[in-house]
Amino acid sequence: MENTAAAKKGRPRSEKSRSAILNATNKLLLQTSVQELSIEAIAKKAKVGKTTIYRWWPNKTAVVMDALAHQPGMQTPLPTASSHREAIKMQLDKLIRLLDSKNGQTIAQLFSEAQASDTSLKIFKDNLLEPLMDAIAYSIEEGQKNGEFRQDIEKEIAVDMLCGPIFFRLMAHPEDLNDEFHDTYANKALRVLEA
Amino acid sequence: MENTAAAKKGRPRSEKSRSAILNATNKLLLQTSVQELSIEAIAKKAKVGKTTIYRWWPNKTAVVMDALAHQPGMQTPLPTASSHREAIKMQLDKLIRLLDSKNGQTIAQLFSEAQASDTSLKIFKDNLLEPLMDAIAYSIEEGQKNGEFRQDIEKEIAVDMLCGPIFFRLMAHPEDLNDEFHDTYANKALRVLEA
DNA sequence: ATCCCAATACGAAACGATGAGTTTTCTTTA
DNA sequence: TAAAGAAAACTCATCGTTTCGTATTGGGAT
Repeated sequence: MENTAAAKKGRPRSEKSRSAILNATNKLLLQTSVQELSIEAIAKKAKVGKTTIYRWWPNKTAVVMDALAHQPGMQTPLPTASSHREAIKMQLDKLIRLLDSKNGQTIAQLFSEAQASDTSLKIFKDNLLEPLMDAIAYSIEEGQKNGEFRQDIEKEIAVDMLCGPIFFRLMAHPEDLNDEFHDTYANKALRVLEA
Repeated sequence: MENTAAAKKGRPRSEKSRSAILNATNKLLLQTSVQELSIEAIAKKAKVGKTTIYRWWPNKTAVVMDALAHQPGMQTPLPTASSHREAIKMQLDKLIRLLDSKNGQTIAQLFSEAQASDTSLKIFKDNLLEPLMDAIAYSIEEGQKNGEFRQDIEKEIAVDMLCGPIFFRLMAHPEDLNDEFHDTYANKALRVLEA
């Protein structure tokens, strides 16, 4: 989500309001699902007008995605990996950690919102799904090129087979996103790519 | 979803109303998402009172689940399989066919509703997820017992790794639930269980 | 440098629309 | 008599939009 803060005639947008909105959203998300969260509640907690929120963001999903990204630590890049297998493993471990955090349910709920609205789907894909899938797909492709991985599986299916089970567990039985799953999943899943 | 049509004093429940509600729901689902579908619209189309719907079902998810199950062909049992691998393959193929049908989006949307409401989650689990997962888990377990499958993977993770990618594709990039996926997925996924 | 105007953003309130789930009322069915 | 039916009304909440008065800028004129 970007704001084009071009140097135009007129009152500039208030970073204070924006920050208040994102912080209020994060606070409300600690006790409210995405579906139950209302723009009215965010506006009230942030002490801003609803029009201000709608001026900056197209819908609730967009606000929540920005609020998530605004949390400290959410933009931490991964270290450089020694192999493509290692790179994928780090991506999967990072995903599991994220989904097993206080943000896990929120992300499940955002994925759900994406099923109901094309606008929300695009936002969720642009901000979370596609960066993840593209990074993994790249590692798969390079690993297949250099002989690290088997060649007889398309990278698209492989991405589904690496990421799908994590999201499925998140949505179907989230209580099983636990330490054991953390410790074991990535290695088991990577068998899909190995001879 | 059951109705206890016990022989009680008073007016019996009308199978005609129930059927009208389920048919109306199915018709509306052809052009409306679960999220956009309203109880008011169902009541209007079925020419029943809202109270009648709420008398039979706790919420919209429950009505939709029943409407799906009410469609002809939805309760078709699978034939007996020659091996546990074959049984799992048939379950996965059936799931892919279901999710690549006109009901696929509805099921994605129901799964989404389940993230927002414990009542809806229970309904979705009872009616779709758990029967599927239990059937596959049973075949895995038996296949591990008789040596058909490798033993070093817990059946719960294996179920996630077999079902998860299908649901993930349904929700993340449904346009790729296509013939090629139909033809190839189950065999690739079953490698997880093979030596 | 100062002032003024136009443009944009702000918060607050109001608006019309919609639908949830519940209650009420009268009729129907055993 | 009891339970279910349809229809209408009810209260409440929220959506996204509109309206309004105030605030804050940039740019031009003086």
